[in-house]
Amino acid sequence: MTDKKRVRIADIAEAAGVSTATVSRVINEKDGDIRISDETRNRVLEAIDRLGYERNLFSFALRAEKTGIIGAVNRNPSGLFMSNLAHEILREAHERDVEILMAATYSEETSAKAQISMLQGQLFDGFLLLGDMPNYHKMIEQLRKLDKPYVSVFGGTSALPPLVHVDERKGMKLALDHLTELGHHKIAFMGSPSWVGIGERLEAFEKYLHRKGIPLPSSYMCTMGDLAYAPESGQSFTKPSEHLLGAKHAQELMQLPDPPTAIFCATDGFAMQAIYGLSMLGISVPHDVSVVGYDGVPMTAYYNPPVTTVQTPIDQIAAEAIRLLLELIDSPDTANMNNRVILEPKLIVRKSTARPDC
Amino acid sequence: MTDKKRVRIADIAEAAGVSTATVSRVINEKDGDIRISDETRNRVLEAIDRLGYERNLFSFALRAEKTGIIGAVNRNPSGLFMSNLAHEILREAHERDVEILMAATYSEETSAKAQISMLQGQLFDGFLLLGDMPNYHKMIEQLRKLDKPYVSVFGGTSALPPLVHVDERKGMKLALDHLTELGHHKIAFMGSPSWVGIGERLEAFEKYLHRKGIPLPSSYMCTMGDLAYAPESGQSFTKPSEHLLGAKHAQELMQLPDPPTAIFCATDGFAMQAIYGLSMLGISVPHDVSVVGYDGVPMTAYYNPPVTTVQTPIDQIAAEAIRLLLELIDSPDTANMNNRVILEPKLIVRKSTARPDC
DNA sequence: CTGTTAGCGCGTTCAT
DNA sequence: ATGAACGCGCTAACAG
Repeated sequence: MTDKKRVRIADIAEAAGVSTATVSRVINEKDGDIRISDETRNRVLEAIDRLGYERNLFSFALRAEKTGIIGAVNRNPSGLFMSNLAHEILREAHERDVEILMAATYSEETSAKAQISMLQGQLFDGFLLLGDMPNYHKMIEQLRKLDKPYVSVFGGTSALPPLVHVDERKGMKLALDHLTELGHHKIAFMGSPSWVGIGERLEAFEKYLHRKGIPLPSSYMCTMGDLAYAPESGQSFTKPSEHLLGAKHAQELMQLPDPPTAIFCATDGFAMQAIYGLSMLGISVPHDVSVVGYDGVPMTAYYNPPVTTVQTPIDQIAAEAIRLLLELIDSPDTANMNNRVILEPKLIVRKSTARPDC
Repeated sequence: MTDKKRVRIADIAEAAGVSTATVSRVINEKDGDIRISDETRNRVLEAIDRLGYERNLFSFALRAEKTGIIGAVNRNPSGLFMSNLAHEILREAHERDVEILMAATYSEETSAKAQISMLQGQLFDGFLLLGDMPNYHKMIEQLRKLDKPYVSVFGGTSALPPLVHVDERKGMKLALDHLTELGHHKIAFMGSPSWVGIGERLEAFEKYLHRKGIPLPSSYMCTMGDLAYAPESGQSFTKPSEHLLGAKHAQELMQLPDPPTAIFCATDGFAMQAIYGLSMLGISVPHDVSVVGYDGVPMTAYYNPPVTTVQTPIDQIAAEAIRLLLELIDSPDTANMNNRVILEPKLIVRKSTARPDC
């Protein structure tokens, strides 16, 4: 019903005794523009405040050919990592005073065309593509066809630029240097290579061990095939066998005739599951076995024991992604469409790792 | 950039040799309107198809004072249940051909005003409020002030109408009748009353047992205080002690001097965690103890053993919620703002429950 | 520094 | 059954 009519720019103009154009200028004043006298501006601002003016998005968008909104889309926002990333994006957007809408697609089947439906295509000035998405490449194709700026964030190995990512190999080197310096030579791997980034971690893991001449029995490799999604959470798995897998695998690992002295978990969630599973069997971390996680999710700091992990700089990722996208939106001509921002992870040594002999 | 100009209604008009008004009529033709000759309509439709016309959302919204989009918002879309609900809402919306945008707020602190920011207030013709939300009541206040239609879906006991919910007491009766008919008299409760709906389940649980004269030792009550969110997932917990809590509590329960013969879990996730935790100790379900879950998440059907659970009819919830909201949007005068649609859960007996003596 | 004017693309009278 | 003309609220171009 909306019976109270909205306040328009014309109402403000009348109240302040100026023209609509002046009001518009006051509202849209950029940093450098000082073309309005302080006195007029104040009168206008006072009127805006007093009458409670709010800009009409549609008139604005119709005229300005932009909405001022950017869309952050992800397939399924579950999971420790994605959830944190989403938070960080929102926080950063708030800080930079950009409007952002966090939209989940949830769809495995829906076509890319529907996902960036006409609606959303017009709605957003640009897209942040978060994590892996079912129709990623088709979406990119659509976005390019529409000339819509986008930035892929943590989109895995097959992501197309412009993108923001972390140096997974560097992260793996950090983790494995730490373990080998501690004296570990029997290191197991746990993670599902089908998840974003994990494939790279697995590959780097194998290469590292090979290069160092450290043997890697296949029984040490807990790669879990095609899990559905939400890796870190131990949830949303489609098959029963995938439930609490981390705990189970850790237990099996330690019941091997020649068990590892360290377990590298491709995800913090798995690391915590593993520690939990081991504690049930009375196996102590790090005394009996070292465990290292990956991602640097806040919770690892408070876990028992606190988990040694490779921290992905999600705050930087969020900041860079937004910066890049704004650049693409604001100056599409000079901006580099092939930009690849690769950020450095860092190792956080806590209490879940120790020398193998102590 | 956007160098290719979008095709406008005027382009279609020209191509079809008609006026823009006619094109507009063809596009917006309501069911009852048969004011266009078939021949003209076909010419117009052909042109629309050929030129690939897509309506400009902003011109439309500016003129029609509506967008045709409804917003489904939730605080944190994690968790088996919310994730399923979101899917179901999207599916139903697709079926009814309504545009819907799934938006996550993620914010614990953000003000309600910001959450329904000016932007979103204009963007959506109506809101679906999914699950519990941090600033629920402030949001409702805002929405009412804006005269924005909304429907609360699964918003817990404090939700305001119009709302769609399930009959929690009925569900509890179903579960507990089943257990008592099987011959159980030692029944434990597991769940965090701070989550949506769980408070009601807890209350109904206690009342039921009291009415039947079944004793309820406090050691049987695993109520877990203020967990963060994402109950069913075993994830996103803020405190380490909350990780995999279901498994731990089930184990403790069975190590009591006088252990229960059945465990009611307020959530399927907990039920599965419990079964898992028990299996680690060699305690068999349902042989040694019965476990019943709640929500009827698909995965329970494939768990080992398949879990007896109370199924929340999320498909009906989604359908009713959308129906109700559309009613509110389309005929705000006749629609009942105090509508409370309460749906019936149903019991699904599977393999996790049995007689206590077998 | 400020006002006037002309559309952005569409739905909708009022004509015919 | 169809077309011409107007205006939704706003910003940009051009005056002054």
